[in-house]
Amino acid sequence: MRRIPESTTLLFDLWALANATHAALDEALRDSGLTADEFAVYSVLRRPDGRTPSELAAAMQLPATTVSSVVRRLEQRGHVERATDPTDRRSSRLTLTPAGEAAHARARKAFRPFLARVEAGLGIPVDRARDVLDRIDEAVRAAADA
Amino acid sequence: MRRIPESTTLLFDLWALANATHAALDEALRDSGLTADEFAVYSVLRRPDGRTPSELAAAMQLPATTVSSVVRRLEQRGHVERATDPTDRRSSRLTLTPAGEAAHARARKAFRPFLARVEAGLGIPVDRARDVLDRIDEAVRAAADA
DNA sequence: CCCAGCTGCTGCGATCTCGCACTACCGTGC
DNA sequence: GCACGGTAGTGCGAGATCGCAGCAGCTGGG
Repeated sequence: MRRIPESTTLLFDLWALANATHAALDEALRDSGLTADEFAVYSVLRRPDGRTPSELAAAMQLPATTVSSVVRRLEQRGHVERATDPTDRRSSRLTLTPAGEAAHARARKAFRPFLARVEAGLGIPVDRARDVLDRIDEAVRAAADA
Repeated sequence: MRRIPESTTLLFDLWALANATHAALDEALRDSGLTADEFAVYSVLRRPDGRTPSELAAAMQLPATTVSSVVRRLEQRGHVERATDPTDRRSSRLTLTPAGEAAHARARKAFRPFLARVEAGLGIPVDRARDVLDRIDEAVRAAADA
């Protein structure tokens, strides 16, 4: 059984695919000590100046509450640091600690060959795939706003 | 902010898109009394002869344990019924009750206009989008097996 | 400059997820 | 026809999710 045969609509195809991808990512990262979710967080926070919790939530497309608890976990782990945002005292800027950087580097190393295999197996240019995801994203967003 | 600007890879684009889609689906179904996950389950079980728990798990791309607890929930709700599988006594066949059918019909009604808006907003044929999702699915599966 | 309403964030808690370990059953090899 | 490795399903429990409500701190209208 290759394809998801039961699905009625594009959207649930997408949803099932995401579940499968999530599991595959977790598996690929297994030895690195990070889950797929965490890897995503680290990737976002790695950028210059870090991010605020709400920026992080927007990037991950997850509720702020969820992100908040994830961040707490990563702080306890010593991988994320929190500096008060000079321009808004309600908020704060999150950045990776050196330990967090190291963990992300390790995970990237485990992740790279997996990603390469996926891209090689695609059979179409990555950008084309990304473009389609983009369009779906846009369409979903527009439909949700209506 | 339309696009997910932080993402490093196709796979995490996909992952974030799935989160957004999930939230949008839940929102679209809000008044129907079903969540997106549940709607997917009902859609699968609606087919003739129902499905076994493991077939359901395969369709949803979720661990069997998770599916098991979801099914228990839906049974308690009186929407799903369990008949012992005549050919394998370890297993069982799950089907929708009339109440479950009714709930699904209600949800479909709430869902249809949303789906229509998404498909209209796509800007490309649905089949083309589905095809790309297919290819990603295949590539991820192949990469995970390696 | 102040207050009304808004936004960023988090504590709490009900609910859900899913790995582990286990049972019941199947199928193959002998 | 029996042992035995494999598969279907689930109970349990640690941990994760995320809606609600609440608290700072921001911001704009008067």
